[in-house]
Amino acid sequence: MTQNETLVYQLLCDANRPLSAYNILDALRDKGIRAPLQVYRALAKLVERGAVHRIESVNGFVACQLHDCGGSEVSIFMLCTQCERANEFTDTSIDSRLQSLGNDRGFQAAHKVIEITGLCADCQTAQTAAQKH
Amino acid sequence: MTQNETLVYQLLCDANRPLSAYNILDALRDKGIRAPLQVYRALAKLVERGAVHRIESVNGFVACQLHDCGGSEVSIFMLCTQCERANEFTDTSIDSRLQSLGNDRGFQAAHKVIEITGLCADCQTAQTAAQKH
DNA sequence: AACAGCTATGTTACATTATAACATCCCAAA
DNA sequence: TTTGGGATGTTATAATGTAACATAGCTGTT
Repeated sequence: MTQNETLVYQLLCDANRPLSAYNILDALRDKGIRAPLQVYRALAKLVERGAVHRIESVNGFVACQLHDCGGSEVSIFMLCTQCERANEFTDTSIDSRLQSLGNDRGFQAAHKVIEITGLCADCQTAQTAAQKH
Repeated sequence: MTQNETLVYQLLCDANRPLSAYNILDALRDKGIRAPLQVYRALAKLVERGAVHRIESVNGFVACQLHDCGGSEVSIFMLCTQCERANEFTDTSIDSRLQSLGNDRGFQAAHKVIEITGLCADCQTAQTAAQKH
């Protein structure tokens, strides 16, 4: 990993939630990162290698929480709008069903995005607790 | 439907592929649409009502191809990177599997995104045909 | 060592996507 | 008729993402 990639990857690992490219830029200014492209280039490499995932729903990036997704499974993200945490899963049943949906139509899939937005369990209880007051 | 919503919706129906807000803006300048907000506001209403879907992977918007998605199913989009067409499907099996993934973790889902990017059947054959020359 | 080629880097400028803030208009209900 | 809410319009600006070009550094070959 190059210098810039390491900086970006470490930051994402520590964050445990998706960060935007400009979040990253701001956080790393004093480490020598000065321009958006430095961030975007590092992210491109990290994403290509499966160490980082792009979260389309929030235009953000998050460190892979699994086995550094060399695996060919599709990642499923649950994104809490409250605490902003992103949890990553895989599911073979969804995987294979998507696969056959594509096959049926002769569609050659290159990339799959599955993102679920909502409230995580913690934030739901926090919210209902708050409502009692 | 208001004037602006009608303009935007008609355009999207004719386009049969996702358009960006600025594509729409440009296409409707001579119909009295002059500013991004006019487009974004119309889109917000159309999306809210299920007549239009936002495609996260391409930052675009496409007219619903089903029953004007009042239904609670999740839409699955197959997006061809070549011809840019977006095809919309639903699948009860994926639906219910996603549902239970959420339930298992107490996650309260508000919105679900499933987008598959790749090459549609037509564009694959076009491509392999071109390679022979 | 000198060279060639490749990758990483840095920098400026710019393109694209999205929203804030504020003023106005229009129509339906009291 | 007035008044309150939604739709509209306008300007400015924020947030996200790339193009184009110059430089530096490393590696293998001669």
